[in-house]
Amino acid sequence: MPELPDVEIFKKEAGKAKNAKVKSTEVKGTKVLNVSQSELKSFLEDKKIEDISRRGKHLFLKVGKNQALVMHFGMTGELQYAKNGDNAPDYAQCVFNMENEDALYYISKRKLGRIDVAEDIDEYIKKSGLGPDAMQISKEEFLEKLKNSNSGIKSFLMDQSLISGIGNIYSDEILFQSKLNPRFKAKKLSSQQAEELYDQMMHVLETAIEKQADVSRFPDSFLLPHRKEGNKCPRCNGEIQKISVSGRTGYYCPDCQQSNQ
DNA sequence: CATAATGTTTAAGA
DNA sequence: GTCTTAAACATTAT
Repeated sequence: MPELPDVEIFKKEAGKAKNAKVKSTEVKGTKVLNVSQSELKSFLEDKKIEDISRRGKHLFLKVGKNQALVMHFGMTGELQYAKNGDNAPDYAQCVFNMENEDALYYISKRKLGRIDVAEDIDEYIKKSGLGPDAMQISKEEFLEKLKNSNSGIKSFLMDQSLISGIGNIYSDEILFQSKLNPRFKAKKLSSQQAEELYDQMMHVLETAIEKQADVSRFPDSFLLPHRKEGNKCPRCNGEIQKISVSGRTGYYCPDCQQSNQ
């Protein structure tokens, strides 16, 4: 699930714990911890969740001046807030019990996500080499980065050090809406194409968040509800094709995503 | 049973 | 140095 729009929804979920104090932390799967259990406990317990922020696919639950509990969701992570009495969902790796008896569940099936602590959020972001958030980056900076890239446009969008938040799924959608071939070189885009790409990136991400990152609610004109080899392109009725890019499987319509002029 | 899966990291090849 | 590919991670779903 978790690319920028999904994590934005998790941010809202975590917002339900705002101003609540963490009473205890239960670790069920050590695999997802980047810190020791004792460190996590002393960092968090008896602290108030002051605020939640997001940078790309990373979520920060602020508990001190610049300190935060950091969450990354890997491929199958989720965050759920539960009112007192609800029982732990399947695959909960970490449970944060609040003083008011509510609980925040960090869920991960494949355990590829990570929980970490940051003594200084900005420092942490710098150290992780995260580029600007895809929804915060200015058009000027985006165009500049495009020009300086030697990669294909899909790889460019998925490179977290350039822009953070976009992954395999949403890069497919953004390229589809921009009518661009995933392998087209980023620096070869005309300025018109580049601006269109920026606008579509914002539009796709905004729409996805508005629809709760739930593909079944996406407009039919989007690729994602049709994202499967052999399906019909919702725009030109062409046949959706599968390709391999940067080690991931991408989908696009070869008929209307050509990029040549 | 084999295969693919929304992510990141690391090593190796071009 | 840049970019791409493959493998590894760990597990579920098809």
